[in-house]
Amino acid sequence: MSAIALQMPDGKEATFPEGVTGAEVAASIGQRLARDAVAVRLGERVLDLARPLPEGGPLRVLTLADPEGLEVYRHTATHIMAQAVRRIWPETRLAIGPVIEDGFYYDMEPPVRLTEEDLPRIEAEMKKIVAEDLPVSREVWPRAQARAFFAERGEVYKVEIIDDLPADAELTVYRQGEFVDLCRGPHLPSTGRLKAFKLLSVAGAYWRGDEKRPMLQRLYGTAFAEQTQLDHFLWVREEARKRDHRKLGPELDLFTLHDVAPGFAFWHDKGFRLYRALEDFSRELQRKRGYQEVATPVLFRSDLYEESGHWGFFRPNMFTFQQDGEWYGMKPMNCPAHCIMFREQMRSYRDLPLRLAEYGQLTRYERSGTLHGLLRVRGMHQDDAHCFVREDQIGAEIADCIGLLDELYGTFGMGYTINLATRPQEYMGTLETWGRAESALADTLRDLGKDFAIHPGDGAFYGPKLEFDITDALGRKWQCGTVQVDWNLPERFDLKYIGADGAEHRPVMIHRAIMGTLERFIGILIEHFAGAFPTWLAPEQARVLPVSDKAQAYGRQVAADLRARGLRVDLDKSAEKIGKKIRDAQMAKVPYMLVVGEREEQAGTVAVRSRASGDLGAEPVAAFADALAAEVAERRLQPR
RNA sequence: GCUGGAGUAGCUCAGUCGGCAGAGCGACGCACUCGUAAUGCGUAGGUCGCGGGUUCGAUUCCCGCCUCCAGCUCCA
Repeated sequence: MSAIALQMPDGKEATFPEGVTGAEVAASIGQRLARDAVAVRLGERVLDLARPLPEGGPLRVLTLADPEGLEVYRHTATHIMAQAVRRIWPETRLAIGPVIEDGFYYDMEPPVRLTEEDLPRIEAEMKKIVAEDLPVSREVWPRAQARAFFAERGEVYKVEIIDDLPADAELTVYRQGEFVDLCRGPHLPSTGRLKAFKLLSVAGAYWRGDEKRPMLQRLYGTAFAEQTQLDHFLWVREEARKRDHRKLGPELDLFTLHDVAPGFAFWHDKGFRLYRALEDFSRELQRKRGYQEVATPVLFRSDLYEESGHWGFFRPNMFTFQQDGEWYGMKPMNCPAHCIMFREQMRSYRDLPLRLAEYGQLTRYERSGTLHGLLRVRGMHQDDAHCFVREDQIGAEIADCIGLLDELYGTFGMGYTINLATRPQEYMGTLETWGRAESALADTLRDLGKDFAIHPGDGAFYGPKLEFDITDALGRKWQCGTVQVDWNLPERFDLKYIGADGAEHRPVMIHRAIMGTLERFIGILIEHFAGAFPTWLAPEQARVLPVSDKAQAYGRQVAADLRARGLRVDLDKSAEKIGKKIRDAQMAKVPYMLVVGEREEQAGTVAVRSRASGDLGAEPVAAFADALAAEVAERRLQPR
C-alpha cells in the first residue's frame, strides 16, 4: 500500500496511508483539533473532512478561526436555510447560495412571497435541522444523472448551472437528510456543528443579476462560531442604523436633501462650516506639498469631451443638453480642464511636477436607484488634483500622494487597505501604456512596502487606479482615495514639455483624490463619529449658555471674544432654564458648553462642561480660548 | 434603469370603509430670571408628492409621473 506525504504548518512532514481522510489526520494531531476541525486545506484546495486525501502536499486543518473555515461553516448554514425553506414550502426552487463578506444568502423561488415575518419560522426550522445533527455527505455524479435529477424536480436554475459548467468539470452534490443540493462544497461534516446563526433580511434579486430574467427572493443570513461574535455583529448593524447620516445630518442641522434636486445636497450653515474645515485642511496639506489651486468652468462644449474621450466613454454618466444647436455637458471630472490649462503655455522639465488642485462642482448622472444620501450623489465636490510629471518622476509622485493620504487619514484615526484596479473592458489607449501604468503603481507600492490586492477590470477608462478603502469606527470599509496613472489624456491633448535635451516630451498625468468626494466623505465622517465630531471639525466648537437673561450680555461678550480668536462659538439666546440649554447642547454634540452666570461674570471666567466628560470647573476666558485653540490646531480627536 | 414598499405639519406618526384633516416633538410668543441632560401657558403651521380620470363631492378609488426606502445593477 502506498503512502502520501503531508507537510504540516509547523514544517514537519508526516506520512499517512493512501485513502486517509482530513478528519483522520486531524485526529492524529490532537483531540481538540479533531473536534474543532471543519475542513482541511491541501495545497490551494479546501476539502471536506470525510474526503480521502487525493494526494500529498502542504496540509492545514481548518477551524472556525481560519477565514476559509468560517466560509465552509457559513456555506453549510446556507444549505440548512435552504433545507428549512424547502421543508416549509416543498415546491421551492433553488438558484445559488454563496458565502459573502458578513454571512451568506440563498437566491430561491418559493411559491409564496416571503417577508421578514417569515424569518423566525425559517430559523425555527433551521434549529430543528441543527438538532437532528444530519450527516452531510459528498457525492460525485455523472453530468447526465445530475441533470436528469434536477430537471425532474423542476429545478430549472440548477439545470442551467449544470449546462453552463465546463465539460470536464466534476459535478458534486451534497446530501443532508432528505435535502440534496448541487454544490461544489466543501461542507461541515454534519448539521449539528452550526451554532450561532441568524437570518437578517429578504430582498429581491434577479437571476444572474439580469433584470430581464426572473426576480428571485434572496434570503440573507449570517453565522458565527460563537454567540458573542454574532451579538457583536448585530450590535454593529444596529449602531450603523442609529448613525445613519441621512438621519443625523438633518437632525444636527448640517444639510438637507429635497426632492426638487435629487442627488444634490443643501448645505446648512452648520454643515458648511464642517465642509469648509475639511476643505481648508486639504488646502493646508496640499500647499505644503507644492500644489496650485485652480477653478475651471462647470460647463463645456462637447468639443472638449470629444478631445478627452469622455463623449465616447463617459457620456451615459453625464448631464448633457443642446443650446443654440450646440451640445454642452456639465463637467463630471476636472481632468480635461486641467489638460487645457497645462497646454496654455510652453512647459519646461523644470516646471514638473506641475500639480493642479480643484474643489469645484462636478456633476454626474447617476441612475435614480443608485442615489443614497450623501454617499452617492449627482452633485459633488472632490479634493481633486492632477499632477503632470516626467516619466522618471512617477514613482516619487505616487509616493508623495500616499504620504499625503497617510497624513490625512491618520488625522481621523482611520486605517486603510489598497486595491490596484486594472484595465477595464472598455478602455482608451494601447496595451503597452496600460502595462506601464499598471506596473508603475504596483512597483511603487512594493517599494513603499504597502500590501495591496488586485481588482481586475476595475480601472478608469483612461488608466489603472489605486483605490484606498478606509475603515470606519464600526469596521466598515469605504472607498475614498484614488491615485491613477494616465498616459492617455496627455496623448489625446497632445501635452508637451521641453526636456533638458531641448526636445519635446510627453508628460504623464497622475489623477488623485484623497477624501474623494467631499459630500461622501462627510457622510462617512458623520457615521464614523456618530455626529460627535472632533473639535477641529465640529460646526460649533463651543456654545455659551447663560444661566439666565441677566447673564446674556456677559455671554454675548464671551462668545464675541472667542469668535475673535477664530473659534466657532455660538450663544444660546433661548429663554430656557440652564438644564434645558445643557441638554440641547449635549444633543447637538457640541464639544464644549460654557455656562456663565453672575459668578463667572464677576471673575471673568467660564464654567466649562465637556461633551465627553462633564463639568470641568471654571476657567478664565483667555485660558479656555488658548486650550481650545491648541486643541483645534493639533486636530485632537477627542475633547477634554 | 429593474423588482417590491412608501409619500399626511419642519420631524416621528395617527386618521378618513369617499363628506370642510389630528397628536407628540420642534418653531414662535408670553410669564418665570433660574447653576450642569426637558419650567409653565399660549400661538402659528398642511393645495394629505404631482398630473389626469371616476363621482354631486377625492387626501381616500383608478391610471400615469416624480421622489424616497430595501435590494438588483453600477460606482467616488
